[in-house]
Amino acid sequence: MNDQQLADPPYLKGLNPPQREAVLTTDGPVLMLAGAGTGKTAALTARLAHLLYTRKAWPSEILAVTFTNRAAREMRERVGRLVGEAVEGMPWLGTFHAIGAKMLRRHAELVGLQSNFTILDTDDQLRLLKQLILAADIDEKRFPARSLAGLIDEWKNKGLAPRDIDAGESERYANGRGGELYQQYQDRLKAVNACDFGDLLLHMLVILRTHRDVLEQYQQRFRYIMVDEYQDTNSVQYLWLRLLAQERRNIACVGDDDQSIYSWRGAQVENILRFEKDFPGAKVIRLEQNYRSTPHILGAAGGVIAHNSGRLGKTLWTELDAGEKVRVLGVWDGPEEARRVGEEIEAAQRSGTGLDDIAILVRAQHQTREFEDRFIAIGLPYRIVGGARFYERLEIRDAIAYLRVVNQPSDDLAFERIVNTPKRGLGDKALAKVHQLARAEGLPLTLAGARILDTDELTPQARRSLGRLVGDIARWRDMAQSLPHAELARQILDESGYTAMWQAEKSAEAAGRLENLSELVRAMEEYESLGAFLEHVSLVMERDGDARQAEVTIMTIHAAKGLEFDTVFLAGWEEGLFPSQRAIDEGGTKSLEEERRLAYVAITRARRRATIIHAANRRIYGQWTSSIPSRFVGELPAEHIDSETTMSGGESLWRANWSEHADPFANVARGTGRGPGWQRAAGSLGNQSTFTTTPKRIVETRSSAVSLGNKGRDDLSPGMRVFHQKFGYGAIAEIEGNKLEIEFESAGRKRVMDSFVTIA
DNA sequence: GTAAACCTTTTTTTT
DNA sequence: AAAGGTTTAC
Repeated sequence: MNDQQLADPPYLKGLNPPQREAVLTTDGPVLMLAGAGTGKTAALTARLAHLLYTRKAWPSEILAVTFTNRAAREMRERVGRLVGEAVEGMPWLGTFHAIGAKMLRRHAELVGLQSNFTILDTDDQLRLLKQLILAADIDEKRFPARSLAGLIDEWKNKGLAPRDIDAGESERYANGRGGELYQQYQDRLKAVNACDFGDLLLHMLVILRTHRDVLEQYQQRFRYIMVDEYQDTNSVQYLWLRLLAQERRNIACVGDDDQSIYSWRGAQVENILRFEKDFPGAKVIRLEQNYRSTPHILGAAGGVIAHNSGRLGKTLWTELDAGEKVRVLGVWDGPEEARRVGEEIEAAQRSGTGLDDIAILVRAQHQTREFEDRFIAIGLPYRIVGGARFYERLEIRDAIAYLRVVNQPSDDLAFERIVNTPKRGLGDKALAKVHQLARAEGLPLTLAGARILDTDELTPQARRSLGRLVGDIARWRDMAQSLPHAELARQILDESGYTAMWQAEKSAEAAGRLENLSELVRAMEEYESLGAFLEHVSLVMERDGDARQAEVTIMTIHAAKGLEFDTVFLAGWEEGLFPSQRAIDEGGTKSLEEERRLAYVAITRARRRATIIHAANRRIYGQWTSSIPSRFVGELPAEHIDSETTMSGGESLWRANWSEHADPFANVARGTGRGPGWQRAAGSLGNQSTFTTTPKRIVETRSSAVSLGNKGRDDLSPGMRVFHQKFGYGAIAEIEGNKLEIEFESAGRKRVMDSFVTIA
């Protein structure tokens, strides 16, 4: 490599001086304080390319940790563009959890696991904890499994193993039995050769701490360490990094204290604040030039975040033109919010904005529903990121449980899940017998199941049934040796009767489930082994979307971190929703400041246009509640915003709604919340003219909350043939207000809300 | 052992 | 409103 090439390698092109410095300062500790949109990923990527390009390290000698799978994927792609093939050989680029899993599989035996251990998801975790709680004779009503799970997770995030739990900590669950339950939980996990998410990090930390040779091996291997989103690392992750970086001290961390939004997961902003103490002589580089957003957007975001205290403080600036002000829009209720956003998206689309450049960001997952309903009605393509994920669906988890049982014989949780799915007449009674034997002999359930066949413990019918299942499992394990795993999965689903179970159910829902199952099998083909596939399922948990048509993205603000869009709608900025009620009630200033950072992250996702929306009425737990605009709305600097309201009475009507007692509709019995607009939409799917010719929005809006009562739609009458998403086709037998009694052709007689059917 | 009816709880955010 | 759990009826 000659000096000429070094002076101006391709990856430095377009980088500003601080970015360049970050790229070229390869040795020694580096802390990059990078505000939103300041080209941090570009710098990080270039730095990686630089290390490879200058041969300072082989691809396998760089540890690059990102916070999400998406960020890892993006970095891999971008580095690939800069250095080509070399990126293929980067085994240590990934999330903490993915890297933890990879390491742990190599050293599993050091913590009493086998290398093919199963990674449990939250659901398995909860089921296991419930069993333990029951066995410990603790009242699950008073001490829910969920809170124990949360506690254990918190401990693991802090790097605390069961033996590290003192009486004080233990006191936090079931009158001091927390530690004991934690220990039992870990013992059970070991027995079924499994670990949970927290273990991927905690087990590895224990190994690094107690096995010098292993630690040294990794200290040697990782010549360079890079960490993205450092402000979101928790204690275990921090301890991990400190151990691994101790020797060579070539660690570069990138973060922004203003974007720390994961303290509920144990993240400690302090990590970023004390970096210079941990690594004396660290070079601190600030990236402050923003390339993403217009001055108005930055000004609005900056105005909000300025209300927080104890910030490191950055001054973002940009060379872009002023652009549009941030719009603040007040609407009557949730449905109107969705309607307005839909209309504006259609308008933006007409003026040339691509749907891929538009996002709707919400505080909580449940808010996505309102938009989903609306967009289905108007036929607007959308994608919900994060929501009910593919791999979390019932049928997918069942199918995976079958695979797990085959892949890992001691996976008791998977066995329990499938033992009576489909129904085999193996209920609690029979399972209890198997459990009893398993516990007595210290066997996994599948083996105990095989053993119990030789006894008279079970009824003849149960014995026959269990015998078949146990035989099937053994046979599938044999087949696994020779058959490609996708084909194996197909056969298992068939032979187990699982596919047949859904085929027998004639609902529209069942058809979708079958479709999902075949998609699962298809997806499996891309993985080299069953094990690799299962690992992917537990860690990545995202549907790798095949590139589809352009779609609007709907997601939570958390999920949007690190992303950017041309046009962004920020929905539901109301007290109690954002900031969340919990943050207001429980967490004090700290929680509110985190919510405010969330607001900051939300606004800074926008490149050119941001619209903040707050609704005066919203249905919470099925109850209509009125609410006031978020305090964050009030914190937006006036010079950067334009306000607008669709309330006919303007300010005064707003005030009326703000005061609890002045709301004239506070106690009105309310129905489904779907106004005439929705009905029209349902009756004329895809007919856009219906919407462009709607009368005054205000009129429509108000009626949606006022005329709610129990008045049904007027386009239905008894005897009509209708279609229902879940129950299929049927004839209306009776109408009572907005409720219908329908004789369905396959599902029988059901009572449904009229808003859920369309005229067939 | 299963299915249907009834009751309760739930909503933060994710690897 | 919807999902989950529990009780009750077959």
